[in-house]
Amino acid sequence: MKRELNKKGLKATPQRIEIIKFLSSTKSHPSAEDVYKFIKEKFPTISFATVYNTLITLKNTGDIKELSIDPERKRFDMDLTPHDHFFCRKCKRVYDIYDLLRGYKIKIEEIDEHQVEEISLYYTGVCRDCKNKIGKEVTKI
Amino acid sequence: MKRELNKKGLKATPQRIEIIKFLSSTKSHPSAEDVYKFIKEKFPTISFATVYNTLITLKNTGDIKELSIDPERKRFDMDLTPHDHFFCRKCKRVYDIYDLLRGYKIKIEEIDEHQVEEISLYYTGVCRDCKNKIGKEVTKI
DNA sequence: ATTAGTGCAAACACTTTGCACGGGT
DNA sequence: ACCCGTGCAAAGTGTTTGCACTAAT
Repeated sequence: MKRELNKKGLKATPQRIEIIKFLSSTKSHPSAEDVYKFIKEKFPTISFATVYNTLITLKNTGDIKELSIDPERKRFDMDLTPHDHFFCRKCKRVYDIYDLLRGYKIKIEEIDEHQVEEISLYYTGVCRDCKNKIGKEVTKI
Repeated sequence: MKRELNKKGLKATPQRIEIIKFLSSTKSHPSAEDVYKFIKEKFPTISFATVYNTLITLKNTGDIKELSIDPERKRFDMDLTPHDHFFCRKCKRVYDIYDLLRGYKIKIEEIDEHQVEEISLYYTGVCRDCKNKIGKEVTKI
């Protein structure tokens, strides 16, 4: 990990390493705040600015992606394999989606003369967990 | 227009009518601030809260859609025909995109057991206008 | 008359920045 | 030794709310 960072001209600070470890281990698509809270557990002196700066840096190196699926905050994803996302408007969780459409989309480099750099397919609704919870609540009445 | 509003139990205030007129006449996918600035021209006493409240109301009645394609702010679209969007990261303009993928997407009501309510396909990159501008700037060097 | 909607201002929440200190190279 | 990165705090930006007044039904 130190090697990869240095190769890109970045310093391998313990804070950065922790952040990268966390991001590559989770599938929760955390917000900056989420990352901050998690790292602060094992690294109580870390500041939000450091987390924020690191996220920007990693975004610029292309090591993480910023998702705008959550209308309330930016979410981050270190899984760079082509996939889409489902956002639950109840619990705010973001799920990975692997589906057939991806095959069509990745070919597009230009549309209506616009230069396409990225394509995001976002599904929004109620996730399987929340769907079930709602069902249980209703039967309680 | 008054009739449609009343039918939904909404009062047809002049402010609302102006906002709806503007939204249905533009393809610019304005932000709340954009709407406010535009309406304020002809309606100097209008407050931002009124614009904001109206946008929420229209979103709840399903008359407008909230786009999360612009990472910096929410954008609104009154064009309810099925279509997608392209976001230019240079000029921040949002363009409508009508393409083939739409046909596949609109059939999906459930994915991975999640209940899908909406599908958004967002393209991001540099639009045709900005692409050309950049080209001109480069040749000036 | 009733009740929703407006306008003003303040509060929020998330994001971004400036700067002095400290640690990685 | 150099300079990037950290930590702290403050500022910025867009979003949301409370409340008294006004207007639409």
